[in-house]
Amino acid sequence: MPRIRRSPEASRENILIAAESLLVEHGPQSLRLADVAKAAGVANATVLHHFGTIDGVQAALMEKMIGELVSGLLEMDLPADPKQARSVALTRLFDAFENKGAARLAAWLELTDESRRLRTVREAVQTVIRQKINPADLSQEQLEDSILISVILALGVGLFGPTLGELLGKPPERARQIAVKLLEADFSRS
Amino acid sequence: MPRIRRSPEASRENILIAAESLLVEHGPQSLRLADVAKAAGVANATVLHHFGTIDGVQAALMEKMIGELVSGLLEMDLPADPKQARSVALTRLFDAFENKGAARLAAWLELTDESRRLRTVREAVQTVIRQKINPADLSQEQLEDSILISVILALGVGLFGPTLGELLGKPPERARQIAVKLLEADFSRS
DNA sequence: TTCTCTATCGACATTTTTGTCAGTAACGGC
DNA sequence: GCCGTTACTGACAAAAATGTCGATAGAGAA
Repeated sequence: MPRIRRSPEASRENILIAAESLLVEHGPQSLRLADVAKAAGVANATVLHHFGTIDGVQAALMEKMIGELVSGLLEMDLPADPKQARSVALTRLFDAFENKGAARLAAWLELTDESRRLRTVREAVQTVIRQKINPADLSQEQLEDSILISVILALGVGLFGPTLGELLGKPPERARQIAVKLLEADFSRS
Repeated sequence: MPRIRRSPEASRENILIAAESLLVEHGPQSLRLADVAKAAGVANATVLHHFGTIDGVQAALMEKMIGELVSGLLEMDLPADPKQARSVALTRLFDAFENKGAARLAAWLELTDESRRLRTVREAVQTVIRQKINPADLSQEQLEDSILISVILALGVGLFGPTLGELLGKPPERARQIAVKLLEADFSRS
């Protein structure tokens, strides 16, 4: 069969995409060299050629997923009307964490002592809340508390929402709806 | 050196305790046969004698941790005064998830497609909320929503609270305090 | 076309991890 | 004390996972 030859960038991307779907579908334990290579449709040696070691693949995958999550947060476009913007922004915030990958990524980082990498995510949320939700009626302390609880809730919903919802016989998006309502109430109290 | 001979139950317990601390301190990846055996102070073969395979150890550990989490939830004793009980119960709920192990366990289950095991945890929380917090003023639907969001928030705080709090320069218990306040407001709204 | 560069690969070597087994030793029962 | 049971172990075997290396084959440049 003819050999596919990609640019280094395209090849790395191809491998990382395969690795990501493995991570999301089967968990971090599934990020084994042979599995990643097979999923990417290349030889083991090809993976190592681009990333050095299997740990290099994992580190690069963390970088990539965090980067995409952060830019997704920062680039969300919102209605001009400030009143609508707050509600829409909160929904979008949860949407960003709702794709199975993002919250699983965060859990993976936490379980592997890589949680310091969450800093950039937290900063992105901070930016979104400051600029888009713009709660001028909150004190600095209240604002920080709201940011903290927003991230935690978003991550919790993304990671556990579908599962726990199902255990209670609820549709998978139910948890997000409740969480958004809860935060809206929190941001409005003053 | 003299060989230590325990009852099968004591020996299993000894090994599982060692495995649990490995899980909590270094993540699921650290649950390797040699590491578990070393931490427990026994030979590899001894671990296998009691659990068959290393997967058997992991499964038994899940059982044990879930069991302890559930019984901890069910056995919490609360003040008789119903008004105090609600607030205290919510605090205790978060305490139960705050020891690093419980929330990490849940994340581990989620990442390894073992999340159906969370059913018993969810049921325990359900019981606590029904019996101890007893929100007679809420409809069935509202009650279920509150249970759902309580578990998610508790898990999120247990897993991400300390890390994210630190990233914001807050003390590690801050996230729990905010979360409790948020839920109290939710349970009180009517 | 011919050349150079290097992404790709199969085969192999190394390391890590898991599992097997026969023998040893602690404990309870007699 | 003797004996049977079995928890325990070290040494070894097997399997799985990672990593190395020389050869090959696409793709663009000259």
